[in-house]
Amino acid sequence: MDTTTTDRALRDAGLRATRQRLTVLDSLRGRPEAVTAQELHMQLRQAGEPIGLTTVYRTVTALADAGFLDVFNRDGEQAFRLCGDVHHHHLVCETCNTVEEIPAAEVERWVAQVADRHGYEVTGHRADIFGICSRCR
Amino acid sequence: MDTTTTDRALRDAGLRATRQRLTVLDSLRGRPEAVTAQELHMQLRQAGEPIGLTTVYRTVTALADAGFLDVFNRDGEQAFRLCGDVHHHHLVCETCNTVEEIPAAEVERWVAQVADRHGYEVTGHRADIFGICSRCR
DNA sequence: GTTGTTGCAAAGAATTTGCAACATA
DNA sequence: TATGTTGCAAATTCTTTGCAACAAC
Repeated sequence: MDTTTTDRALRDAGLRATRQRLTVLDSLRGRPEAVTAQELHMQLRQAGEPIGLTTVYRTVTALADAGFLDVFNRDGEQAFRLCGDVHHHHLVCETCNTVEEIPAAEVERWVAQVADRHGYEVTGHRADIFGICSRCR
Repeated sequence: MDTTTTDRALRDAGLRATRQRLTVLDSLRGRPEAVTAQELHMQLRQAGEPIGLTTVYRTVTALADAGFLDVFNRDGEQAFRLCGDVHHHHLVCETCNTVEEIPAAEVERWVAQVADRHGYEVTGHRADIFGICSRCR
């Protein structure tokens, strides 16, 4: 894996490149599904990585704040997933928790239009589609 | 207020029309902002309504399941709001928590299209816009 | 009368915080 | 070396459950 790039990205975000953070990022890399802090901690521990639950919480929060992770909500629990750096929307499989990123100019246009019509200053938006993916059907 | 209609609606949903449920529905009626179970409980108590926190939790959950309430997420906390019975989307003010319902045929079309393209069977979707309303700006 | 509902107290689960030891830059 | 980070244990906060009294139908 590309440790150098990751290192760099972390420092650019004002975060030190600690073993724990690199481990978390590495574990998240290439995974299509969103995971909770608890799940991630358990998996890392089982994989022999020494890392505290507190650290996992702090790490995913910091990474999400820095824009590395998308945050989803699974029955009131936060689930995280590595995300692209350009704005996008999601197609979430409710069976396997896999998330596909989908760009959506249509939605952006709709957002601007509606906000304008109602006199809102937009701070953000989300448009997610939930369903069952072809593999799970 | 229209107690008869409310009574009827509850029974149609298979729920008994108890004083507590009517109180919660009445309190929610006409409120533009989403409230958490804790907030609702506190407010009702302060208004002199005898109702337990447990009951408020059970009530909003039941009402949401029955489709009377929309559920929002405020930092991992669930917030509820009375909602219309046809599908719609939301324009949420992050300052005063006010929620405006907005119908959106454009979004429905987009959802169907994307899901189809990816081989998903749609089970749901949400498209919410966050911002600062004109009054709060 | 039967069955669903309430509410308290207690349990449970997710997440945060204090703080001393430690690692990174 | 200076400062950000870690991790444990404890504390917080949101939410759910057990169960006996109670209210709706």
